[in-house]
Amino acid sequence: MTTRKRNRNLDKSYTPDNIEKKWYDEWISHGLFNAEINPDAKAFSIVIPPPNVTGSLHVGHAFDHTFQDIMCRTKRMEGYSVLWLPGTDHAGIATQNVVEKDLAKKGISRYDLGREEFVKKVWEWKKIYGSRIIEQMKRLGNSCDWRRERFTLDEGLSRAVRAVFVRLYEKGLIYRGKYIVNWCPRCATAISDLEVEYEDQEGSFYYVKYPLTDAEGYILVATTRPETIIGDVAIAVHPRSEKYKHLIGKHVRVPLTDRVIPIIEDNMVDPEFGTGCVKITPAHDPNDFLVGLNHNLEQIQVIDSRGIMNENAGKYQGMTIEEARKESAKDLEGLGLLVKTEKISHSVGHCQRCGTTVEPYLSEQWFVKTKPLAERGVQAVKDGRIKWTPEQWEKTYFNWMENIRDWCISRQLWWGHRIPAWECKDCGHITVAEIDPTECEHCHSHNIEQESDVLDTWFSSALWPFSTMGWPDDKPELKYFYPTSLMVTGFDIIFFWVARMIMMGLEFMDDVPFRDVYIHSLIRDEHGKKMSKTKGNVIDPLVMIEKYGADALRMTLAALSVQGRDILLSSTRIETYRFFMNKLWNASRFALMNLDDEVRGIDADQLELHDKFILTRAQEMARSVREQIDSYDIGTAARGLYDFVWGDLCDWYVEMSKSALKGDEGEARKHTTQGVLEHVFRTVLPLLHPFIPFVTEELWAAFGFNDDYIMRSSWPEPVKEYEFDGVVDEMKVFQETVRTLRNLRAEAHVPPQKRLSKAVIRVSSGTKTAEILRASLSQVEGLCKVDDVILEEPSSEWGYGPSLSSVCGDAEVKLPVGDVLDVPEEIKRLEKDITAIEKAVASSEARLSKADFVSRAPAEVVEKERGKVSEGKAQIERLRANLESLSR
RNA sequence: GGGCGGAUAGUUCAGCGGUAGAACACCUGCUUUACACGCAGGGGGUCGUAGGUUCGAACCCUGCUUCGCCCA
Repeated sequence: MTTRKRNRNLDKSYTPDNIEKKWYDEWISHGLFNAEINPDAKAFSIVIPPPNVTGSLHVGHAFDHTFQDIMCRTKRMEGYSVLWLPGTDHAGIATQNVVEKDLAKKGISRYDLGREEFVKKVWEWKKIYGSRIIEQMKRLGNSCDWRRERFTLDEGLSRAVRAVFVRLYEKGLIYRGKYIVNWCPRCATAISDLEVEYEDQEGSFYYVKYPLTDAEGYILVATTRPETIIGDVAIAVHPRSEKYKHLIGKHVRVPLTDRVIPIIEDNMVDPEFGTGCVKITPAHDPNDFLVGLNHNLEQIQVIDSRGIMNENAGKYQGMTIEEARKESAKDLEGLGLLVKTEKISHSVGHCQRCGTTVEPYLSEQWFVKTKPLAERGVQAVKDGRIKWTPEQWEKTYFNWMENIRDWCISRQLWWGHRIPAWECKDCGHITVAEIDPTECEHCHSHNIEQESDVLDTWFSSALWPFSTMGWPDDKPELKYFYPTSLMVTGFDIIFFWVARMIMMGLEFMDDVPFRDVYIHSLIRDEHGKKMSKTKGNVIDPLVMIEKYGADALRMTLAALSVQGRDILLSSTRIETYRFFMNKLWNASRFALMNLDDEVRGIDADQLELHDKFILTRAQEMARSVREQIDSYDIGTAARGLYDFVWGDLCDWYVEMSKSALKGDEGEARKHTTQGVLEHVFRTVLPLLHPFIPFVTEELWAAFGFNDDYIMRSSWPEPVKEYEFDGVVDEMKVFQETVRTLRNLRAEAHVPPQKRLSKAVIRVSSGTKTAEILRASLSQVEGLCKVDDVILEEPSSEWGYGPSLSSVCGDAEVKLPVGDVLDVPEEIKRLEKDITAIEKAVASSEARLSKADFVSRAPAEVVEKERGKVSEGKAQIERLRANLESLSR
């Protein structure tokens, strides 16, 4: 016997506020989140997908983090040495934009400050606001090792970025060149293919005549961008085009200019599209750019980096693209060269950050040659070294990796990792080095200048799984925790993060960055709409935590999560789980009010059906929840726990334990019931802890299970002696009987609190049902508020007068109500029951009458069907007899 | 144009070969000393559509309709 200190003074309802802060502080001060290298334990590690440092926690993060926290807390309880490494991402464009906007309020531009001063300002800003999201993560209960928090611009991570850049450059996998890139005129920087979002827009097709100079007539070209006509350098037709073949080699005059350009042939042209020929503007269209290279054409830029027509644009110089488009169309019309315009819908790219229309822009940029890296990345998944859940995302990954294009990594920004390349002003040689050089490596001139561009943010986040653990230094963390165990993120980030992390991990660690990838769905509002500030349908997790508590939010997100489907969230849904916290709280309160400080064991001889039932179910939960979490099915796990606590435990066991706990069943029963109750809570609280860490920690302490934290407890192992075969089914018989009797009460309009004197259950004494009910008659009496439930043979003479009756399996439940019985009403009810059962019996008989069914279906299925028929027939017989007695 | 996913109760979703479940909402009745953040009971679905496979299909296959996402 052991003695425990119980806290019996729990509030009548659960309030999360103080409890959450109290335990989080304790966990931190006792270092419970700290990851230690422990050679005796297996490692489990997750690096957090680093949120944007300028951001605040949105519900998508909350979901992502809840998932990771559930995994980490479970693994800790399973005895792993767990590292959950947190941190943030410097988010180049986004952060720079935020600070620029801030400065603009004071009328200052970044150019007023200069690069160095501006970057200083961004750092200051980061110091003030960058910790906000970290604080929010703590409110959610994230069990990250905060000592290891990293930022992509930290010194160590910056060193990793340089090392990677230099090595890739030396390997020829990074190159610089003048290419067409996606350019955001507002952000004034190049962006990668992934940062462009396409959207169908209304536009116009302008049909323009290009007069032939060496023959009569003209060629008709259709374009959506007349403002680029002045940059045209050729007209291209398909080599086998019947319509234009004869014009190949001829020349046309470019409208609005004096320039004469050739008509060339190229396979790229689709003879079916538009007029069957296209104008070639290599400086302003990615396809034209390639055609231009193949044909050695001039590249005439007419639009500058801010989206303004430049000095090559003649009279249009200084106009915006939009203005120039209108103006040139007008001029073409004036010249009689515009044949017609046609409304069309076409796909237009927009900057993911600011929504501005993206311009194809010819400029000097840095690129990563991704093919060789991607090949290894594909192989790693094909080999099974990385496993995706749900598996279907593999396809998306393969599809992208197999068609990957070179990655433009230079950004014309100031906030970020400045590219470690120095151009020699004397010989033009580029020196790329990890440590700032003082001279050109080729001519040793000191007249060198560092590249002004910075790297794409995602370049540094691609290194996150190893740069955060000290790479390129040879750190013990890397040996112990790399490859990480799991990457958890949304599908929108597969290419940005997951794919690039895999490529970089394989290249620099020669191993995958994570063994498992779990891709979760997106959270939408209750109508399935994407949450956005402009729509005003954003659910702020912090507001939800204030209102309902972090546990309720976490449990909601966990329970709603289903693989491969979006999650629709609303505050009423969170409310449901907030109520669950209260239910758990009160069930615990009930238990605490009924548990002595002295704990005696469970006496197996004293166990009744409901005890065996709840013990068995508790062991099942310990097993199933673990399996579900291990297979990343946290939704099923959370829902199972909810049903167990609310249904099995509260609705049934707690109610059924009351008489024993009151002492009505004797001392031995009381002690065993206490033992069972304690065991169940001792089992289920740890199972719930990864989902709802705060309230379970509070309750664990209240029960006084030990002097340690539940966070540090072990995952409950199912106990063999507490698993009983068949009790769950037996319990079902009992439960159905209780429901039937309760239903009769309701039919008879008996108020719930009113005790009835008598109820009768007629069932043959040799049956299993009779055995079960005999053993639990007093429980039926208690749950149905009947003083005396009589068990008798169906054949015995009926001696209790007018009564309501209903069938339930092979039993008949009868409620004597005396002369108040509403006979016509009861006849109606019985007839309705009979019809329903007859229908079921008929359908079963129909199936059994088919020879194929009897011969081909499994024997147990046929047997079950036969059982239904015989039971149904018996039930009908009983109901008919009742009908008859009423009619008499 | 290519690919992926969804269509099941009023709503949101589970179920994924033996003819349907939950939560919320709705209706009825309840201050039953753990809980009104609660209890008991109830109504409500030809599982998008047309075929096919099967003894048997919400579940597997095919077409169609429709909604959403990704890629080009």
